[in-house]
Amino acid sequence: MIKTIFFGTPDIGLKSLEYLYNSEKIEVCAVVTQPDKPAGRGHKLQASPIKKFALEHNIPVFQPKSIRKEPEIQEELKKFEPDFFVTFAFGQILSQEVLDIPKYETINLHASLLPKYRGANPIQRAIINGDKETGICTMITELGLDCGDICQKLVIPISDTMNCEELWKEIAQKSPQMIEDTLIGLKNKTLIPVKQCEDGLCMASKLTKEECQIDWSKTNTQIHNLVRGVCRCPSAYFYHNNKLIKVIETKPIEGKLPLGEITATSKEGIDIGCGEGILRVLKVKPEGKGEMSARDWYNGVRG
RNA sequence: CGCGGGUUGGAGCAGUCUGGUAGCUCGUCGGGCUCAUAACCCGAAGGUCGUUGGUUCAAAUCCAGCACCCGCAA
Repeated sequence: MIKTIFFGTPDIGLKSLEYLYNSEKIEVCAVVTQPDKPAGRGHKLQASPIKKFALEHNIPVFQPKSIRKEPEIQEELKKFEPDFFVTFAFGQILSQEVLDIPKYETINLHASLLPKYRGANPIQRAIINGDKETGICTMITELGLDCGDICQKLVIPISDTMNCEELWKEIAQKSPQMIEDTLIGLKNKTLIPVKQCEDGLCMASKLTKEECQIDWSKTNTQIHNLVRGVCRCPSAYFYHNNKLIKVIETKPIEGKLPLGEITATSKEGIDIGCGEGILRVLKVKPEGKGEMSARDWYNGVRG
């Protein structure tokens, strides 16, 4: 059995935790996740998905505000005598003291083809930039941001219609096996990590709300990529009569229409003129409302 | 006790402030026109206005409670 401690917070890592937990070769001794935070409407305190899973399966949970600054928790983790730490979207920066705890290494899973898109939002960035492929990597965690040696790499193609939700799901689903393989490979020394080449190095900066507002002077493809890249989290949007309208699904089509002007010329959706081409909006979510077809929404506003 | 919007025929909305005939854009069904259409014309069906109680001669509309949905912020 390989003794591991899992560091993670959002649900993208949930399948991986579950897989490792059920694996016969891996033992998950403990879980480290972000503290419960007031979230959602009404500011109710909420546990992370990772914490919920751990509680349901009686895995010890630690919730440091900052693991670097809490030697007490570091001491607790040492007591498990872990072979590896596994981090997957944990949300805190580790320190050398923490990295020194496990007998072998700390490994991290990053959702891009490193060294491309180191940093915060690699999945969304790949789609926003119109990439045809992205992937996942396991790597040795070092102090710098996603700069450690690569253990394993898997390429995932991105289709023209794929949105970040679908890609997110696929990544969540393909990660567990890779993490297990990496742990076993490292332990048996059959897997030798390789240094990241510096070619194509780039950072994935955090998504801001401003860049999610649709600028109709861009090309229809650029806007389409933005829409599917940030679909439902946090979603691309525009304003109509001072109301925020989130755009959920679009399709670029040929043609020419006045910039930003809405026309209803198809049953499929509403067409809006862009700097180049037309963007057919299929599905929207207006402020205060649920998701609906663009036609339905337009029927309401022009009525 | 974070701030705010919403619930009205099958869909999306207006009407609520200022109480008094159920409206708009669609969809559906029937008929017509057109080589044709995302078109146009004629007609029809379809609503206990979220729920409970209160005020009133009279409530979708005013007041109070409850349920459910959602946006912002974090």
